[in-house]
Amino acid sequence: MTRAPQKRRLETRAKLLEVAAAIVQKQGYSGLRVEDVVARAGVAKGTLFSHFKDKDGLLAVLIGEEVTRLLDGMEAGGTPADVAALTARLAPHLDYVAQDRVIFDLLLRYSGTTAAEPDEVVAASFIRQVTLLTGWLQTLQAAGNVRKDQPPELLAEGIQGFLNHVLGVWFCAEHENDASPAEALDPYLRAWLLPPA
Amino acid sequence: MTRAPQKRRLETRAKLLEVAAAIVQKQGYSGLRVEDVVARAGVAKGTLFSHFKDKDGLLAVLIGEEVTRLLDGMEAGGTPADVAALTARLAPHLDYVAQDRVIFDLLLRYSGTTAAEPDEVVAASFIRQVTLLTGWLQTLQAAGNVRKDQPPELLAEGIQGFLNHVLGVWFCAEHENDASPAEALDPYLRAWLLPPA
DNA sequence: AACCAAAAATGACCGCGGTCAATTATAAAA
DNA sequence: TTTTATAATTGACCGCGGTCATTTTTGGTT
Repeated sequence: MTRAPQKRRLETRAKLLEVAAAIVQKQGYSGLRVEDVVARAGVAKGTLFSHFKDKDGLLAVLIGEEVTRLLDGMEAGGTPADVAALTARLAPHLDYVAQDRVIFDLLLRYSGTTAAEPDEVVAASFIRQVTLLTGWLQTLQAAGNVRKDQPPELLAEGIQGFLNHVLGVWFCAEHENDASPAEALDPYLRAWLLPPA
Repeated sequence: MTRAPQKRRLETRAKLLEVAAAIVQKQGYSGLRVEDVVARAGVAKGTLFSHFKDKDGLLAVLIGEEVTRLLDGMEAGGTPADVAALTARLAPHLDYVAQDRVIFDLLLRYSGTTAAEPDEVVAASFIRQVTLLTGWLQTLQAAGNVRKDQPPELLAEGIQGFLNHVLGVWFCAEHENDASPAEALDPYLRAWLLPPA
């Protein structure tokens, strides 16, 4: 039986997250260094690793919070009316991830989590995203705006696949005058979701 | 104007690759450590980094060679007769990548390379794979075994997306009694490629 | 054979993530 | 209040990838 954490511990954890968030704000996720975090939090290095499994564990909390926020936004407008609207609804998430490869790598590492460890913020987000998409697709299928020959779960996971594909390509290119990830996503989702003409 | 490399340099490079391949053979890609390579090659650490940009650069050569071999195998049998045969043809590649996350990560980092830097082994492999798939899909479209409402290039890149998706999920799970990546791929490719019934 | 400029190789050094035996703070029991 | 078990924190230390000023080797030139 594990005991409840003491007050001091909660404060330390909060301080670490606060400092880390500030650093990310200023220097981006890839600019985050553990030594900076502990220095600015006034804490020893070992302390950070007693609170988070590793650097990724810390990042996962920060990124998980952000993704949760984005999901709130996605969910807010109710079910999109058609595939184009659905694609548009995914754009903020895509833009967020596209801003830093670190986010992409971390999310990918959790992207297959199917309802296993719900204590993990990022894992929870993924389950929520798939659930949300599945619900939408069901509605769109009923309305005849999405193909009905495949279960909505498969379609939802396929969408996640395309999201990652588009982002992977995005991070390979130098994107000087490239299409945004959201634009690149469009043809895939049309081909994947639209009912045969 | 860059000069031709001297004999000694070619020998050193070959030795490094030979030793690295042997270590990978015994300990897997994730067991490869730069210090081991240079020690067993009888060479200083800096030498390795004058031959390869970084550790990934070395791995990219090894993995690129293997992928090239796999592509040869894929190509050997000619165009597959239908979607099921196509899926089966992808299985060796899938099995290879599934064996070690390091391979997956490295390939993903190059997965969007569209005909840019052809000097890179891995990049070349990707272009070749897409080209190969595109050709097959064209033939299959003509035979009426694959949907015709989308250009073969899009379908080919979509397949790569699904490959990565399935592998991403694979590396998240603990796969005790899990479906193999190849099995997981099947429903996606059927939904993606088959013409409407 | 002696010389020299470019090529190749060297290894001490650094940055940074992560570990763990030792130390200190906390809160409940005596 | 003193004692005590354990939660929390500490920081010296390690592993390993990567750098770069310096040294050695090479192959052509005189």
